[in-house]
Amino acid sequence: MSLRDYEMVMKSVADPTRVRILKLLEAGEMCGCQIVAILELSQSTVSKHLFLLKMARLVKERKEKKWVHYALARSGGSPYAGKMLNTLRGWLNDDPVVERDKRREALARELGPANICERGMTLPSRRAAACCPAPRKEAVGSK
Amino acid sequence: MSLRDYEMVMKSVADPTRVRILKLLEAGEMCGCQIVAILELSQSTVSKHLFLLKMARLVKERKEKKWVHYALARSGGSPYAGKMLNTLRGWLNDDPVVERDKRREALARELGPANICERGMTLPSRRAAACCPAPRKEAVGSK
DNA sequence: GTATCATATCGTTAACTGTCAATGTGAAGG
DNA sequence: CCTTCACATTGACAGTTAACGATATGATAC
Repeated sequence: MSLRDYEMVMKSVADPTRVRILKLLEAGEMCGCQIVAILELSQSTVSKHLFLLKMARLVKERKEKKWVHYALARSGGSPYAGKMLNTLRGWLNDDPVVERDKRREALARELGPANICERGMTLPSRRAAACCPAPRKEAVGSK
Repeated sequence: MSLRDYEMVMKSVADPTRVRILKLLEAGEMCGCQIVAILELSQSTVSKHLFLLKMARLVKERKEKKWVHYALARSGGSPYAGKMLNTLRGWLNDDPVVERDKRREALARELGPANICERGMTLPSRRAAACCPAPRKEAVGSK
């Protein structure tokens, strides 16, 4: 809880990619492969960011089966981390990038880690999901 | 109030030198030469940091005579800036560097801009001030 | 006007940071 | 035991950033 802690936390939340990750985790824990799929960054890049977030005690990890699940360090982190996590909840929710991530996140949560890893840490290109059934161009009244 | 604003504010407060400046300004406005004298950084370096702080709307400036006085943008700044300024007030107050700066700040405020500029933007080396009168090595009982 | 002086800007250098591809690691599953 | 697979680590490269000295700017004071 010195200037060192302070700096780690603030540098963490000052980086756009790390904020995107934090905003994803606001909806609950998530495994590494899901984050890679949503952000569309290389696995090594995401891994490094997660490492820095752990160092700053903004996120914590939980290993289960062959996945590592990351979650916000809602408590038990440094005072700086806790305060910033709370503050962030109210910020950037209408940012275009964050909104897009949230949309992809919904998809990723439906699929679950297993399916996403099978696909090589990617999400289905688009439309999919259960909300928009059969958006096809074919005859509409044919039922 | 987009991610651009957010990033400017957060990157500003994540930098140690800029935090030191913000902590100085918590006690009230201060001119550029005083900040240079306290931080013991080059004038150009301090000027650049002040520029970035202005861009992030964390500080505002007021010109008077031949000096520019900088102050926290307590209100009217971005929501991010306002929130972080408030939060910072409670943080880092026991940090060694910040404490040292505060001590030098007291000295700088006593002297005022004019005296500091005459000295080439430096503070008297030490002891000075009114708290420790005549710390000389000469005969003590000579009066 | 001209000089002076506080601050701003420029140009350079060194250090840091984010990204990726490639490779390492360690545990689960065969 | 040997694979496989999710994640971690390494090394290289590009872009960014903080620091400085030198110089420009622009307002005040003569």
